[in-house]
Amino acid sequence: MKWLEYKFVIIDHALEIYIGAIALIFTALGIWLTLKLNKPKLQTVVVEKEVYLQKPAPDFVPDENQLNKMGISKREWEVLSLMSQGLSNQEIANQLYLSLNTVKTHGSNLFLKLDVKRRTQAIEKGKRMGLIG
Amino acid sequence: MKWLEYKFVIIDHALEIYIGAIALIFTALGIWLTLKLNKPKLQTVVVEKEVYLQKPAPDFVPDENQLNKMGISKREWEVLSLMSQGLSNQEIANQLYLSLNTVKTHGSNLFLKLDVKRRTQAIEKGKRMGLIG
DNA sequence: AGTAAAATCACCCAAAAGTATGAGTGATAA
DNA sequence: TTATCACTCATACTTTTGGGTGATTTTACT
Repeated sequence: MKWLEYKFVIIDHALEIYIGAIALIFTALGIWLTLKLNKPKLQTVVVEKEVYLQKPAPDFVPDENQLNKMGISKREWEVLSLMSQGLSNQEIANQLYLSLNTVKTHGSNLFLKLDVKRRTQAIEKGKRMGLIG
Repeated sequence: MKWLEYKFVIIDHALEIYIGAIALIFTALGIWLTLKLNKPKLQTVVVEKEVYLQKPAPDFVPDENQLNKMGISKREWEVLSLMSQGLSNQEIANQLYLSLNTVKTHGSNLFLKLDVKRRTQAIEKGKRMGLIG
């Protein structure tokens, strides 16, 4: 007669069960409400990304003496400078509003004056001579 | 005798009020629970941190941490180093007793790891990161 | 005004650099 | 033993760079 006992339990505690059910239901309601209405919280996770900067030499001025001594013109210096920043000839042309051919010409003349064969050498030498930063 | 009426109201609707109170309480519980337990959504905010590097010491040693972080191998570093000295791929090959093709391979892999397109960019970035002197 | 240097650009050609793909070896870690 | 990785090298192809030459235009200076 287990089922009978069970029935009695239910009856005996009908109110408590009822209340419990209500509690459950409204707890759920609260949860649902909160989830629905509460704007998703943002947690900011700071991820430090290292940005490699040039040594504070923002106000770099080329060594005028050296430039004159080498007979390097303004345009040639500009090209050298952009070369040292890793730009291609085409990119330099775009930046200075020149044709690719003109940049090449400046480049060639530059290499002659610096007595180097390649742009990488020009960069290296230019830095050592204080022509570029 | 307002207070009496009020009392009657309370008594008359005691159960309903009781249930209502329970509903309120547990709704609040649900809200509280949810606020407590609901994990905040994640938002990653990338903050760029400026990292100033000092001028490479005369007795330059590559930054092992950086090399490891970038996954740059010994050979790749050697190639980068010689590139920065203005050597051509062929000259690098001769110097390291490698074939031109091998140097090119190292170069390409290096560019991938440094996320650059040209040797001049690799040199520039390598210097700023303290990989080369 | 005349001249020289600088700047611009073009065309052609060659060399160097870079990309893509595959592949073999040796050392080392799972 | 298998898997991974650095290293080596090759072939084929594309792009970039550099050399040589010549030309026109600007700019600066006597």
